[in-house]
Amino acid sequence: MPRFYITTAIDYANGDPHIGHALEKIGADVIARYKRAAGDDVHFMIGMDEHGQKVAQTAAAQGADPQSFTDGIATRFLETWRKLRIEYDQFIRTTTPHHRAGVQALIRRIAERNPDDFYEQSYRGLYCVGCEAFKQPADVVDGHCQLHPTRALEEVEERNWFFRLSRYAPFLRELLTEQPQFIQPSSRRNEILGLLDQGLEDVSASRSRLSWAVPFPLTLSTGEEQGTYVWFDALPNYLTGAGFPDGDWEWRWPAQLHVIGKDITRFHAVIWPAMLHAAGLPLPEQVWAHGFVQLGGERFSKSAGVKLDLHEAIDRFGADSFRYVLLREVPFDGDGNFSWERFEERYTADLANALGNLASRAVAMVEKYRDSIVPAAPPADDEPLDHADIAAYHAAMNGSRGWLLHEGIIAVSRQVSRANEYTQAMAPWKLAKDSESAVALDQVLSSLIRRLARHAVLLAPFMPERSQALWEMIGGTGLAAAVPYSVLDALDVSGWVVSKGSPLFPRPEPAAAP
RNA sequence: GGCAGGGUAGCUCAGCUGGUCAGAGCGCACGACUCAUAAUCGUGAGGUCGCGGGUUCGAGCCCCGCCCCUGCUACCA
Repeated sequence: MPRFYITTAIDYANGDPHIGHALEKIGADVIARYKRAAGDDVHFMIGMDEHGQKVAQTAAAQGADPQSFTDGIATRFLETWRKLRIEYDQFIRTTTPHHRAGVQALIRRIAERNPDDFYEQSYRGLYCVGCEAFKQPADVVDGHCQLHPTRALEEVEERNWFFRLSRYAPFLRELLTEQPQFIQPSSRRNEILGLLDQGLEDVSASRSRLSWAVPFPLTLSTGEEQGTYVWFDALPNYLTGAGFPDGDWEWRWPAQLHVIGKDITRFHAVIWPAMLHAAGLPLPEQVWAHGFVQLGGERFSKSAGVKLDLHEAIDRFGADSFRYVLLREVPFDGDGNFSWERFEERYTADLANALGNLASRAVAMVEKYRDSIVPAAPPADDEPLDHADIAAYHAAMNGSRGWLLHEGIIAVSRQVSRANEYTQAMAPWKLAKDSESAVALDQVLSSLIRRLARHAVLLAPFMPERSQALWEMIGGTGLAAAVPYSVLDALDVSGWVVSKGSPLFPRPEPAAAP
């Protein structure tokens, strides 16, 4: 059984989850569910990045200690993921003792294998006391930090541990050249290649004044002990999550897929593989950078006030509908737009009118014309077209051409449309009026239920709960998500007992007049 | 500034190595049907394929110039 270890980025614990976090988790969850259904031994890990000065400050501003503050944030993330039906196998937090020990073990391992990779150097920069952080020239306006215009910036020099990233440029170039799938989509890979063309600079591995961090395991020549800087703390979560350095972590590692946002591509495609290579550890098989959700045509931004309440969106039509619409509107290899209007249009057209009504009319006819029992009959003439779309679905979902989840949805949509066209063309309500057409009617009803069964199975990764409801409505037993894809082309639904119940996807209430 | 990717019907976008490539879905209008969640099915609407040149028998698709948008251009997770 192939192992499939999939991760998302760990989320920074200085604020509540928003729709951007949700896109990534939902996408990864769909991939994980698909791989489980395909028979892989899936391990799906998500988590929280909880160290750093920003967290410490936010906690302090609320009069809390960092740990209890991040405990609260983690609780709210977990609550959100539960609500969104994110079926993770592991939730990692960087403040746990095992992760902290793992980070230190990784750093020591690099220092042992490549003693020159960590070196001491002075770092000079403009330090903002308000932010408790160094500022880059681009962040400085009129000699002040943008966030603290009344405070003076101080020229500060400190001694840090640096990681010799620059020496891994040839290794990285070879990696991206010989294994182009390592970082995808290709637009992101091109950016990294461009970055390598510019030459790599070494990066900080430790920082002074970093109170809320993993203690850096090497002591400076001055005797000072520092905190581990973000790259060496956060990125290794994928490795420590597999168990490193204890036990049989090598059984899980390397990961097959890191799903991340395009804003952190560089860290995953440059620093992370360099770190692993320096430590003599296997590299993950692929990093996939998804795009961003634009809201109403504008980039998501708290400061600009452009946001959409995540829980309100989930509650609008339910978690499954939100998952479906979000992944349908935002291509998983790029940016996409999302708005309330768009949400409602897509929900109404795809789910309520097309799929929901198809199920409703098909089940109603089986109840009315055949006492709720699905008759046995050979497939309809146009069902082979569905098989072609099922193949297209798998091609989009299995990662062979990238993780084009939106194309998976579209491939199912085509099947749903075809089923509605078929219904209209065959007019089973007319066949029902003529007893001589009994065989033809059997075939139509059987075909419709068989198609719906396929829709339920194929949509299960996207809409686990509603797909199951559809499955049970048409008389399926067990779990739709557990049906092997290999039997889909020849599914036998004869004898299934349908039961209509309430609408799968109720049409939206007419907007209340203001 | 440099590098990369884009600008195609109201909206979201397909259009591979140039010759049914002027398309799909949604929205809209009209018609059909009545099994169904007033859902569905059919038909139509006529968009200078960013602008200006050029190559070619023929160009959204190739070349040149210009305009506009987006991403990257390293210590923010």
